[in-house]
Amino acid sequence: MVRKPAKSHVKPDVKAASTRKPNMREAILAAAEELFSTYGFNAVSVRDIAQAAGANPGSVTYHFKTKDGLLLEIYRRHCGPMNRRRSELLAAARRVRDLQDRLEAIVRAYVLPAFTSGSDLAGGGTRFTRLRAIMSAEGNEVVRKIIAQTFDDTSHAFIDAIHESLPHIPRTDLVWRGHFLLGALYYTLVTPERVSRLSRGSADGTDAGHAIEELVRATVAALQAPPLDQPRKAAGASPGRALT
Amino acid sequence: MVRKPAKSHVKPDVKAASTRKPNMREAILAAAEELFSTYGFNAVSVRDIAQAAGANPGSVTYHFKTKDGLLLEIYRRHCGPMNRRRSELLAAARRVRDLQDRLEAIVRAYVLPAFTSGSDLAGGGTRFTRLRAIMSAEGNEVVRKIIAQTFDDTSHAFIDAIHESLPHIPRTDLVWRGHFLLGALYYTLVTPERVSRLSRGSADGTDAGHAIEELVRATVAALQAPPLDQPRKAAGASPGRALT
DNA sequence: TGAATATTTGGACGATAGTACAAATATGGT
DNA sequence: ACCATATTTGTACTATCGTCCAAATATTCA
Repeated sequence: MVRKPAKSHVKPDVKAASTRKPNMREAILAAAEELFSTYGFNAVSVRDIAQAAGANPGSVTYHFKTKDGLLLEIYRRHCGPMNRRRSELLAAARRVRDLQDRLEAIVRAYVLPAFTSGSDLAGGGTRFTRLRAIMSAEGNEVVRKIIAQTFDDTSHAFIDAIHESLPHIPRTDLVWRGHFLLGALYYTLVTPERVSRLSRGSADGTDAGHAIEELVRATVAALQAPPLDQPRKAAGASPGRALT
Repeated sequence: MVRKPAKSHVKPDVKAASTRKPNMREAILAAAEELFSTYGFNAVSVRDIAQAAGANPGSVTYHFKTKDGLLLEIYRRHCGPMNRRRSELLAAARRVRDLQDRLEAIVRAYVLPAFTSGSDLAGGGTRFTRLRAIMSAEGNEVVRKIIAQTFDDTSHAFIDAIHESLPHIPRTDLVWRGHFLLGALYYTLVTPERVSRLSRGSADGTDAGHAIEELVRATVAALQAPPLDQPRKAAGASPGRALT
């Protein structure tokens, strides 16, 4: 780990946060997830992970062979549950009658699992999404393939669902706006302090629920915006007209 | 550099892309900017930079003392011109009469310099913004201070200007939406291929101008959305009413 | 229990990291 | 041309990297 706020004297508490079973494999996995999602893949060494998990560096190699293998296993653990939950919520959202409510439900179905996805660890979804954000920024080659073949299907399903609710907007624009949504989501999880710093001393800003609501509200409005080939002015942006 | 697509047989052309003067300091700076913004700070070694610039590793130490110092100098080079250009465009945007047009001009004043900021190198703005995106994801400590004391002023100025155009929306919501804008902007520059992959084989997707227009359109709509403490339905989202 | 297996340990390997420094070379003013 | 200075070079230092491996230990099951 290149540089990190002084913490060499604190005990490794990542293991304690887990289920406390003497399952080293799980402890290593949890520690790696926490460290990767905080400092990035390149900045964290295998020895850092081992120490945080209370394990020997050799154990990491034993269980996961390589550092890349460790990262791969983390993704395998989360991608399944997260996409499954997204599919469930998306299916439920599709059944919403009111067009406005349906669009909002679709967006929520995409955002929610990123914060609360199914891991036995507390705050698991947030941590994994933060990890994905960092990995996409670092351009990690190992991850790029998993993303392409795991998340693109999900993304297509959501774009399709949105396109059904907003048929008058070209797919290209919806793809862009979905792209912006993902960027906003990532950035929100990567820099949790920035919002509270720009706001004038309001709440602590770490309220995930509030962040989700703000993100959903903004995204729904962005999706409903008139496409680029239409003039912005007049009543074009009014959902009342746009969704008729 | 940890892992990178095979390129060891190609000559270092970063220097050739610069002004070709035998100014090693500039060549090193350009090479570092290119490599950092592509692979991240931790993944690039001083030796990588030196080789790409056609210089000796010792020269890097001579000119910039440390690796952090090199990163710092890159920021010093760009922050000034970029924020100056933003201030100019913001001042011009404030003078726009029509409230709708003014809001769009303000957003454009924020986004444009991120793509075209003043560097003598071609495509300079895009590269530096990509660098900022990666740095914010990696949580680099050296950069965090610069960001806080350099960009927060600019951010406040823009939030204020937006608040003047949308006085009925609480500042907190506008801060969130500006935050989302920055995240969308970063993510767009970090993953330039993703949009074209999700679109169905349309244009090449690397058209910066189109990306800007999509981003501005979506952001303006998001900013105009009714705040969280108001119901979303009815005519609340209509700009015609909202801006009255 | 005892043997087979699974896991953990501690140390080692070569590679590469950031940085330092003396010697070599280029540069510019007089 | 000469000297003072600026820059480049080559090398070396220590630290840490990912990975490997044999020995020690823990676990499992007949």
